Amino acid sequence: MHSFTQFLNHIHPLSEAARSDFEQALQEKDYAPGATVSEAGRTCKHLFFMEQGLVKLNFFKEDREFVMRFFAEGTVFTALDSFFQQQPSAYSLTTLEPSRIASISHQNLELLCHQHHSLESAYRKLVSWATTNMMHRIMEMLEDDGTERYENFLGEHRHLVDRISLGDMAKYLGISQVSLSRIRARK
Amino acid sequence: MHSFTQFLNHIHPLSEAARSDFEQALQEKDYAPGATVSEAGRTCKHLFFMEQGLVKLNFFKEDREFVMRFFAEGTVFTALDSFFQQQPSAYSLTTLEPSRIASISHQNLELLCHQHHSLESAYRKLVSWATTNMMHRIMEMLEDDGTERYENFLGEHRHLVDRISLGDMAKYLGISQVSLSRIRARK
DNA sequence: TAGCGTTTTTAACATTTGTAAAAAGACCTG
DNA sequence: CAGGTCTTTTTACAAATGTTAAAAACGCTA
Repeated sequence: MHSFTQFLNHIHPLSEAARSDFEQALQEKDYAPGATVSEAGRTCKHLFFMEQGLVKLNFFKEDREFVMRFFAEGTVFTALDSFFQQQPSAYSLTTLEPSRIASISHQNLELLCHQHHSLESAYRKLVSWATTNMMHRIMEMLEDDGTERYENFLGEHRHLVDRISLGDMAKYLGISQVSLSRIRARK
Repeated sequence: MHSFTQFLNHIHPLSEAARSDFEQALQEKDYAPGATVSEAGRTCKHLFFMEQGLVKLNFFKEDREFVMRFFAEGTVFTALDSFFQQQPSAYSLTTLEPSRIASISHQNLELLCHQHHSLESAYRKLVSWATTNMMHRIMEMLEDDGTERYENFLGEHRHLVDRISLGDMAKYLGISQVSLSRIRARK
């Protein structure tokens, strides 16, 4: 079974037919570091699964960059705002490492969700889980300062820390590079 | 048709049977202002629809309170983190006004989603929309300071501003009451 | 390994925001 | 309408964070 299918099947058991149809619809692609997987202003037509590598979901306000999330191997991602509504996205997806990414198109996914109730259920639970993640992030931003947020990140994703530049990490935490460097120094 | 059913039907058309079964499962209840609709530490067993009134989804860190979101009439809400996984919640739901709230239990909703694909689809789209909302909130918190966030809130929910106390608004924006008062003063 | 570009750290200063406490205002009840 | 409570504003001060710029460290390639 493809690791993407396995991921969904683990969330919610898929029927034999759903599994097989899903895998038929999958595509795979390799990206160089710094490649644009999905671009702000365009409609994101795919749901992605990271097999190997790392991307950031980022956006710009004027010329300042921010990072919504990082996605490493074994995770599902897309430019959510765009994918759900099939409207132009405010976000880009940019690789930070050489990456191997599987994907399924929005059209195929909708079609298959319509055909296979079990896939729709898995998808629904996946989205529920994404929402909970987002809430957790908001919670952190409300209650914690930069230092605490950085320590939380260490606690939850220590293995990613040395794969992410100081700049990108600061853009994720919502603090300046200088602040993050200061935080690291006081240790 | 019940306004809750109408809301879902508007997101994704429900089958006749789904509509009818859904309405059968609905409950209604009135709450006094300050009432606890769902309590942190307990498992939230219902998905709610606000018919009339206002609630906050709030949480505490030590003794400091924060507000995740407000929900006014015509909106669907619950303690998401708890409802999806049926685990104890980090959040409470607290009314800010006398409120009339319809609800469906998690058990019934899961059952009906299993029986009616169209309801599962509507539910999935509802959750997708919630995720997009959460992302939008994170985006704001990253790129804007307190002043801008307050102005955004005015732009998007001006009608709610005079129904929410300064304190609760500050707990939502993630700034101190004093700061918010200063922001209001510079105008 | 010398040189160059990128990333990270350090420093100095300005600005913002928080905290605590007091004053002012709004609201309710006897 | 007087008194008490709760909310909001104001003040003064402390702490945290941003900005700009320069220095240091790192990594790559010739």
